[in-house]
Amino acid sequence: MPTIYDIAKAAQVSPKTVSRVINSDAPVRLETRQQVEQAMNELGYVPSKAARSMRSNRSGIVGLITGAVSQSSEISEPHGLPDLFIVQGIQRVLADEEITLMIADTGGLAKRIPTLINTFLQYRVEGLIYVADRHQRISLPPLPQGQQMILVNCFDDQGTPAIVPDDQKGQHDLVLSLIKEGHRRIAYLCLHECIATELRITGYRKALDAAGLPFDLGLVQCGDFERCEEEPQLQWQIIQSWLALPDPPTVICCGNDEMAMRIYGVLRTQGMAVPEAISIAGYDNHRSIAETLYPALTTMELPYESMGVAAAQRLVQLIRNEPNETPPLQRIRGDVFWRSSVIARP
Amino acid sequence: MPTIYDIAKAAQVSPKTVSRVINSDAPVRLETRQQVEQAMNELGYVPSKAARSMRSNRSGIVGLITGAVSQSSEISEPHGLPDLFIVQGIQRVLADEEITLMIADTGGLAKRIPTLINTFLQYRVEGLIYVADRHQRISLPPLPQGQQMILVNCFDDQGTPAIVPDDQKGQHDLVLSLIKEGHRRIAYLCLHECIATELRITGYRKALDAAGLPFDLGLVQCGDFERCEEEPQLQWQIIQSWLALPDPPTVICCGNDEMAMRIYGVLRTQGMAVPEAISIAGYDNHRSIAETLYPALTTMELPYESMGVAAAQRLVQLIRNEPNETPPLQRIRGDVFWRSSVIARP
DNA sequence: TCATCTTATGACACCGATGTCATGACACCG
DNA sequence: CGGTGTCATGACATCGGTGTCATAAGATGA
Repeated sequence: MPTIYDIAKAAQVSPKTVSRVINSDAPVRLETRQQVEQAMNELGYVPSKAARSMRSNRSGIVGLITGAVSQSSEISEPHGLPDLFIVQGIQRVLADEEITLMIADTGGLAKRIPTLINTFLQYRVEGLIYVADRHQRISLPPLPQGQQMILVNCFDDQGTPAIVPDDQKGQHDLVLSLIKEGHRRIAYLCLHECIATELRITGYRKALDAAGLPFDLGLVQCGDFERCEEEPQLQWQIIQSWLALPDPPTVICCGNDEMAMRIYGVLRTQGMAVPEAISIAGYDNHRSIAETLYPALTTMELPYESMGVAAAQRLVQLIRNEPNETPPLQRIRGDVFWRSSVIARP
Repeated sequence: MPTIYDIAKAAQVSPKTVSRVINSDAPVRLETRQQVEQAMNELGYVPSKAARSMRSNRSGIVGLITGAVSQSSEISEPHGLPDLFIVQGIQRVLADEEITLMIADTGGLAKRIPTLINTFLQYRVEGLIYVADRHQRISLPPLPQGQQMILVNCFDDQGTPAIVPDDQKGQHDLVLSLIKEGHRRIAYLCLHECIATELRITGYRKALDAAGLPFDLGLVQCGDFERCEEEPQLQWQIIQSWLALPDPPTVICCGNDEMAMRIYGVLRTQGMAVPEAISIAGYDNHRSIAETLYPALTTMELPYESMGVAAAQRLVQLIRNEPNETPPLQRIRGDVFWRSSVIARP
């Protein structure tokens, strides 16, 4: 692989002049420039980032730590929307900024994180992004002085800048949409206990309050049985108990789109049609499920891509030392995606 | 960030001795080593990959080009199994080899590939991996002399080492399993015309041949209507025509698990139970669908993770200049995943 | 006409590691 | 006891670029 010295010799100029042509950071005579460019083309010159970043002290690399890549392989946890979509958003912003993204994977093992961070530090990354697989509180080992970091889909106690989904507003908006379509009795088959669930139940409740509807504790049940064999039966028992009420729900909100998909199956087995017999709403807008299900699923978007974009923008600001008014914890809102699994009620 | 010179000064040794401690490539007196290690800990030393790789001419980086990360964002093509699983397998192997993986994304635009390759060359990657989103023939721009590359899920005319799924064997094995369970009339609702479809139909046919069953052209239909609105109706027409046959199929093989999921919906709408009324099989073993569907889906694995592993191992061999007997095109086999969407026939 | 400024270029050191070679201190052996 | 080999360490050059400063040629102005 040729170096600027080779180019310099071929173009009969000094290495420094070649450098100037590459970076256009000082005037170069047109004729000289052309000679250099010709030499570069002929020899197939590719600058060495290693040499460059060593001298200029700027690597142009941002490191990203996630479990996304290996998430659903061996550990068969209930997998919601793949956090890969977050990476998408990040990637898009950083590509525009000419920053290279290095992705490391925990493989689901938190203890690997320090090693991964160390690898990134060896490359002198200009910033770090930690992406969690679900909205949670975390605690990461301390970083060297001056090392920038952004948390995505999680937050810590140290006030590290963090981007999280606005779960409360999300469920709130979804329920409000259902109410607008005439639903008055809205059941909620939520996920297991976690931060998202807590926030979403609050949102659910506030939406009912705002519409002057009573909050019926019985209509909120955990429908997440970790995919055990009896899950369909257990879920059906809950739904059956709701249907037996004097004033049964007309729509069921599910904790995520995957759960909604399974509920479709349960209802079908029992001969109930969606949405004619009962409407179903999901959460996540996991498109490969929501759009593929038949009928297509009405759901609340978990704005992973927007979160990624926000995180990358924020990090770029930090790297550039731009002033920044945003509070440490930034909540990102999603939209309701209205599809055919919910029908309007008179 | 401290350098070996800082460490050397603190430990009162020469920089070269510090280097020896770091790399343990020459004997160092225990006492000296401890002094150096103490200095490194106190100052928080992290070696610079840039400097190291410049001197040693080995970057320790492999570049991967894919559309995986952004694939399903704007371009809403029929999305099968996410090629991310390939990346998983690659990542796992490379992590063990202490090689850092750099991932670049085409965002679905092939014309970005040369730019991405150039970025990788700037980092002096030791190898390149190109991952396609579906089994296809491709043609990439030429690389500099001596630059190693592996193709995954695709192949070219230049004999570049390539790893592809064994689609023919896959469909063959799936159909053979169905036959073993007593099915004699096996319908195949395949994907649109492509390399995978062609190979799979061959496999389907050979399995029938091997079992001495007749090949009925009418039982093979394209069921992929690109998610247009009329898709369910069109699919139902095909199924209906099969059911009207004097000897109707007892099982339908679908082109992929997503199609199977939609067929579940179509059948449900028509009041047909899976698997009691008719059995369904998928392809891909897209676990977040196959395991979540109710009843869980019998399907043929598209061995993306194994392909990733094979690709990475092959590349490591090439990088290490190890002798290699494998033919350029390597076909990877998957397993049948037997779940409850297919019942045995007497 | 000479001082001053701008343009275009080169010489040289330096970023942070490692490869090569030299050297001093011992141990071992005949 | 001197020659040889091993151990432990340091001096110095080098990888491929860029930052700093110097300098020659030509333009500008008083």
